[in-house]
Amino acid sequence: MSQRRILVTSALPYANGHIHIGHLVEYIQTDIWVRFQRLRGHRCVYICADDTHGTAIMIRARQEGRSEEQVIADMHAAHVRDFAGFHIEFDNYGSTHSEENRQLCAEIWQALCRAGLVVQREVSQLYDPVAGTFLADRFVRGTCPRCGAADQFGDSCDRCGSTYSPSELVGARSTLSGATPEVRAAPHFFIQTEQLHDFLAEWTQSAGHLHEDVAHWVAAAFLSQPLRDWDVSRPAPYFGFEIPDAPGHYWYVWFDAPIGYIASTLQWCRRSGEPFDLWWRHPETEIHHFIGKDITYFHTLFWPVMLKVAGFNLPRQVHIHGFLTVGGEKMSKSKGTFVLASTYLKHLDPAWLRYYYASKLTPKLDDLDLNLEEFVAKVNGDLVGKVVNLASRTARFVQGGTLSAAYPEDGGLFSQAAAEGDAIADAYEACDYNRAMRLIMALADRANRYVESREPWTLARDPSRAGELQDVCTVALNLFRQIALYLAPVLPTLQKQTAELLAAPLQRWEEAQRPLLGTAVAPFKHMLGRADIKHVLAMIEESREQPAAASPLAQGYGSTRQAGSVASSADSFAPRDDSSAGLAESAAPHVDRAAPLAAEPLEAEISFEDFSRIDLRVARVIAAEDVPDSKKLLRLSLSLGGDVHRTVFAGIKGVYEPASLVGRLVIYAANLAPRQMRFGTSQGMVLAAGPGGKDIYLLSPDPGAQPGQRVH
RNA sequence: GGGCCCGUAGCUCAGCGGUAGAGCAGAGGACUCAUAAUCCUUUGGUCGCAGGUUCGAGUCCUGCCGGGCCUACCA
Repeated sequence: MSQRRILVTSALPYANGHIHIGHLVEYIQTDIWVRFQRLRGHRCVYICADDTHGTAIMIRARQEGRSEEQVIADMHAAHVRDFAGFHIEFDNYGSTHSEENRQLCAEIWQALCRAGLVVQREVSQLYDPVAGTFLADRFVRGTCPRCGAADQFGDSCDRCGSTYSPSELVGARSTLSGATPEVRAAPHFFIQTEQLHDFLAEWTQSAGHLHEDVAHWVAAAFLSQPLRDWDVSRPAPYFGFEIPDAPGHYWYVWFDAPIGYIASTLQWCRRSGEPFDLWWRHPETEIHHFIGKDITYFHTLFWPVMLKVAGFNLPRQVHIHGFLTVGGEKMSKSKGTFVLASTYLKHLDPAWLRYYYASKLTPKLDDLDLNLEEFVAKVNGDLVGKVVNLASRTARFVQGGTLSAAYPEDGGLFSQAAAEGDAIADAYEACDYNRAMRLIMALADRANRYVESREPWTLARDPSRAGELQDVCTVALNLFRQIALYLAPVLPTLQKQTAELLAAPLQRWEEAQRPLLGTAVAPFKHMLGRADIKHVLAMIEESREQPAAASPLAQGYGSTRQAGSVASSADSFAPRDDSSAGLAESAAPHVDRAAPLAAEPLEAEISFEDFSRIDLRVARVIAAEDVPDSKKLLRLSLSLGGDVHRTVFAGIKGVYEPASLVGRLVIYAANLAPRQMRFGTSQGMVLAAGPGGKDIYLLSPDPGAQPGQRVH
């Protein structure tokens, strides 16, 4: 096969946060692919950078009282350190806040202007007069204009799901300064991607550029209609690059971020004397982007337009992966599953995560689940039990000696495994690492079976059969070496260890085709430790974030206080509230878990007057029925005594049988504003405890309470 | 409201028109070289539900149910 020239990128991590195990799916996936390509003898360069611009960084710098440059420099160092810890090796790890990027942005901008794709229009946006900045939707909070839910973001309500513009929010305020935002108009620059509609239709649908699911989605979601103009500028103040000839206007962070791929390449070229045009303006160079599914449309619509217009190489392929879940759920800070890369490294071996992710990754967009028990089982069962064990159980018999000079009869095992090389390579090439790992583990199974059948431990007891023993170990170690080579993209450390053990380099895929003979066998050294669930759980514990410091109570949560955090002293764990303290002492046998409180920390203090505004009543359920079109709702009729009835919708379907509710007493929030729902109007709500889902527990008064009585 | 993806053994998944598969877990046995590793045997599924196309359907088509994601006067 002729040597390919390949440039690979991973998405640029944002400089506003640390690398976590969710990020690592992508960087490990990419790093494996890059290592695989090099092993195959191709020229392959891995480029990445920090994404540093935008409002969030600006705000953070203000809050921390330092410059944006200081913020991003610190984060850059942290990112580089975390990646290195997981054996992720870039040829260049740059920053979008670089001179190279500024120049390239200007160059591409100019090309877009020349092509007549840039237009200017007024955009009205909320403006914070105190902070002196325009506000992105997420920096505005207020009361939902539809359902009246308090403290909602500027773009949509997470209570009733309605969407609206930030200016519709009732009592809107800026989360930056608390000021009331005002509407201000400012000119913005837009790119008319519609002009390249035909090009995009062709490029996104031509075979190989995108996974077919993605191509499908892009076609249906975007290309079936005229493309909207893309807003690519922001008015000052903004942390980014000012647009040439447009003072006071900055490129939007998503404009300069992908250009960072090119800028970082340019840095690498300048440092290593590579001709830049060979990498970004050459028909034979393959550009491969690895991204998460959340940023698909930036990379499949806007980005190709920018490259096309400015005359750069288009991506050969955009590889898209799904999100990480842990235990089947989104990563959660309160559950401790939001694990930072640095925290992982304190407790566990990076090779384990590389292998686990590899074993789960496919070319599809499915989310990938990290199941902690499976993680331990896979690492121990596959890597330690099957692979490393192969060397561990045979190398000792020949250490200090050499492998046999001629390759012994092995029943065709070596040539079979050599022949598998192509299938394994195809799987790596297609990013079907799951399949690759499966094929490799099957080889390990076969090799262990061989060892089992030849019983080297029996041969070792009989000095007259030393030659036979050497032969058996020669076969086993050669099979092991093939496996280590096939696993090398995933486990670079094992690759090095194997080269040392057998005193022969292990750097090219073809080395799996010829057995190694006559070389010295070094004393066997431990290659990979076993994973222990205790250490995994310790990592989870350390990752479990204390709830925001809402109260002394919340701060005292459990024993999971993070080192270095401003933890309260241990004595604050005891409730200070008089009444509950008394109860707690008399009920000493109860040991209640800390998790529920941690999951929903205490709210800010309110006055008695605030509390008394909520009119809670005892009510009797007089009818309950299923709402057929709804997933969660039951329709309840409540009696407040006499002939006062109310209808409420309660999200307890599947938790309570409607029939079982009729007749019972509940606690009812009576003066809550009515809420219009798809199935009718809900007049208030019934009170229940629990986080939701199936964990819902209706409140009841003690016997004797009468419907209509107020709860004080 | 619309769109996309997914729903195969307890778990993670492969198979995508021709007699239901793998790994792990479970059960029984063997071995003792090895990081309580390995090997053999074995239990286990009306392939979400209902129709249709076909000589034949996890595999193609339609509808429905369930899960996830995306997007909302629009695909």
